[in-house]
Amino acid sequence: MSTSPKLKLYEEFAAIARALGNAHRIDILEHLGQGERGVDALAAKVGLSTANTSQHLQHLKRAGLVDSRREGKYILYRLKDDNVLALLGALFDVGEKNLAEVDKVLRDYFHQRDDMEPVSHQELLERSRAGLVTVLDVRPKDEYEMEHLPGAKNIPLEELESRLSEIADAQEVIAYCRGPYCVLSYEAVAALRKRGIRARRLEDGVPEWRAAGLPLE
Amino acid sequence: MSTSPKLKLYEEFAAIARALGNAHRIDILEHLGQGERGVDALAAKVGLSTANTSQHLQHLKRAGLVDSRREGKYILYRLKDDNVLALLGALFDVGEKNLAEVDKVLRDYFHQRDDMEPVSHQELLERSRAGLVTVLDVRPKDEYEMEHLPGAKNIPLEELESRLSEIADAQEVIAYCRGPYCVLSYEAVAALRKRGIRARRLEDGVPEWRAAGLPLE
DNA sequence: AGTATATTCAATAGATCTATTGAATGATAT
DNA sequence: ATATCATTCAATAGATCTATTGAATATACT
Repeated sequence: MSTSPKLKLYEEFAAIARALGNAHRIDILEHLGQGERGVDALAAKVGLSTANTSQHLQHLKRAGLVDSRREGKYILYRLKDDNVLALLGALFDVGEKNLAEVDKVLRDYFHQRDDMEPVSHQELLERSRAGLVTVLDVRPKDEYEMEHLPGAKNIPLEELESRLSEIADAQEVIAYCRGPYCVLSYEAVAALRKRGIRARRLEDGVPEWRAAGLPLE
Repeated sequence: MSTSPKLKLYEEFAAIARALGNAHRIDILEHLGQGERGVDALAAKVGLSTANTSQHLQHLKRAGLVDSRREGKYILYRLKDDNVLALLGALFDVGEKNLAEVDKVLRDYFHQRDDMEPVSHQELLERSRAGLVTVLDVRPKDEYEMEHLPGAKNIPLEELESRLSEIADAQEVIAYCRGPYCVLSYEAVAALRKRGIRARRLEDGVPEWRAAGLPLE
């Protein structure tokens, strides 16, 4: 006797969930959220071998989470659609609210660097329009060039100390990076405050901004 | 060298995803969406042994998806919170939009029984208030008794044929059951139409109705 | 045609997951 | 104190997953 149609569907949904059941694959999805990438470039970003990265990408693709296209000898991967982002967001919500270990890591690492409430999309738009803030993208240059928030200045985190003069006059700095759990903007905000510069973090990153229908450059 | 704090977080999120990576556990969550249950009763609902069901529940509990409390010799399990429902919804969205196999099962089984657009919460409220529809809960009696939509009449699917006279005068019947992939309301609507009764399905079930802030009885 | 680069494939070992079975534990009833 | 019911635990076998390694394939360049 074959399984019921409902269980067939649930097995398909379970396969999607299994594709998210590995920390490296979630990391890969975060990077693809910044824009499409080849396997080799992606492997370098996530610190895995190219073969292993390719395996993970196959898994994500079978699960309907990413798509690919060939461009010459490169195979470029990207997030399938915004539903994938929404799914990650829902997963993160459950983790933040229901798992004590998540709470602990957030408190011990993330909130120790920035325990202020992050800035919402709406607040950033208002303050930016009023010329009250400098929007700072602290991702590596190549990610900034793919896509970034309107009017954002790019100073990759590792260059921040040596380029402080470029934002010394800012009234307030709002920093952002790859997404809600990327550490770059936490470190940036901590470093800027150490130098007496008023700084806060945006609540998320480019993919979430785009999914909210907001403009990008 | 320890893993980065971000990967620690991602490993926790991945553990939640793995808990959803099994069709039986998704089924268990659907049943818990109807109300809290003991292990033995749940095992009967999902067609697994009590020991196996208990193992799955431990897994779901560790992942922060369910909670439990003891009542005498019974341990009652329930969904941790609405975020769990939201996560399942997001997972289902990705499956429906991105997986060809899901589309196929929906077309071959579900839509063959009801290819009409399901009724939204809003439409049901309006039509119910205007006295234009009869709301029909086709779940088993015990699930109806735990919680149901206001004004809903309970005729479990297997009793439908013999109790048709109870809804013969209805202008239109809106049937619902456990959730978007429960087959009961699809079968009910197909059977009612066969008898010349105007019938449609609600788009989801009790848990989604509750999560939308709507009243239950 | 030969070489280099990018990517995937296939085999493998070790880790993890799932269902089963029988035992153990806790609560209730007699 | 004993029996019953409900649930969990522990061990096990088989299946699945993950990272690695070396080979194979596809594209671009010379």
